[in-house]
Amino acid sequence: MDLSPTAYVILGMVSSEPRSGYEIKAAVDNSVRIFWAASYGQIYPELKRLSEAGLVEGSDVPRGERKRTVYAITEDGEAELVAWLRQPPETAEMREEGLLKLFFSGLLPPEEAATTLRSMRAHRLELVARLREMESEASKKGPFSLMVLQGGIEYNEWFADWCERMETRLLGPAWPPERSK
Amino acid sequence: MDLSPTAYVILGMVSSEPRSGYEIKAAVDNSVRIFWAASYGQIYPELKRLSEAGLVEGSDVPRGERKRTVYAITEDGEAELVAWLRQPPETAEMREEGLLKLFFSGLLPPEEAATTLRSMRAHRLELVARLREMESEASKKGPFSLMVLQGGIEYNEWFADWCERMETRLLGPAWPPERSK
DNA sequence: CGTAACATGTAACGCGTTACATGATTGG
DNA sequence: CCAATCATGTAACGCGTTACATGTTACG
Repeated sequence: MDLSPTAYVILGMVSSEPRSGYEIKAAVDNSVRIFWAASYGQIYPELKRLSEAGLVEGSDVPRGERKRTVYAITEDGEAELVAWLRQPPETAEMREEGLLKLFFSGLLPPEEAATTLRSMRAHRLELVARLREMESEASKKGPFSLMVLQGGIEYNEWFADWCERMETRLLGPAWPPERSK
Repeated sequence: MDLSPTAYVILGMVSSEPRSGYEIKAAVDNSVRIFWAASYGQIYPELKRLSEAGLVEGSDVPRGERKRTVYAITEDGEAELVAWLRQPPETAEMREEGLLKLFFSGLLPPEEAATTLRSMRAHRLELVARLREMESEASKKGPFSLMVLQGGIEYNEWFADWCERMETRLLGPAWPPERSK
């Protein structure tokens, strides 16, 4: 059975406790979103598919008058999830418009290329701040949750630092460097 | 005028010298691909659109009997490209299946979670090796080309190192850590 | 002589986002 | 009472990949 990666996110999110579509989205948003996002447009249809495939099971658990369906993982679902966890990861991609701009920045004076680096740095620092706020929450959820979050923090700090170093280089007297044959 | 980011990649790639669709693809593949890919399925139709919009201009430059159209950037195209370069970058995303697996690795014994980290590390190290081979080429193309490539190398090295550290932590005696209330 | 590289394109498909629609409940 | 949050869904759209189709040329 071949599921989309997003299906596994959902499976993972309901593996610890039953959750509604809405709650799955919220859980994704404050944990894995930095390296794997999911929108309602994916979650609800996927939940239906997973339910038909018998990997999750929905039950009506209204809160007051407001109807609400929470999904729990089934045994088949957990087997599927664990099998996926054991496979070596495949997808690993990145889209960084800032680096793209930097790459073509020979068309601009160095000060303007430096502006791009400053934007990138500011963006990364904001992210770090937001992630730091989530740290205590994550530590309650378990060691892997915290590990991954701290990885995200470290990564963004590294990136911010790199931007700073490149900016310094760009504005220093040795720029642009001579190209040696 | 609002173009897709990929349109700007193309514009950037023909800004220094006229190139065919095939050459654009090749240029992307050995420079920005690590953080921004492009396939023929995008390049050729986009080239047609850019041509109709007057941002690039194609001319037939056959090599022998083999027909070949190279595209050069126009003044409008360059203005458009430079205007884009001056805007702060927007898109910055990442999809890391490995981190996703790690996040859910509470369902596995620590040794198996460590396997995921080892795969991730191996993948990053391979990438570093491939990027290092491109270094001398990139230095000929200009300082920004080299800067961005070295950034990619440093990033992947950081990532590989992080994986190693996390693996050590995972296999150490202090795992799983107690969660303090 | 065969295969890798050069060269151009398109159609189908998959995945994901955005925007929209609808309505209940909670808290200030 | 109003806004935010809870809750569920869908339709349209955009972007990008994969696979296919076709043919040439250089090189070993």
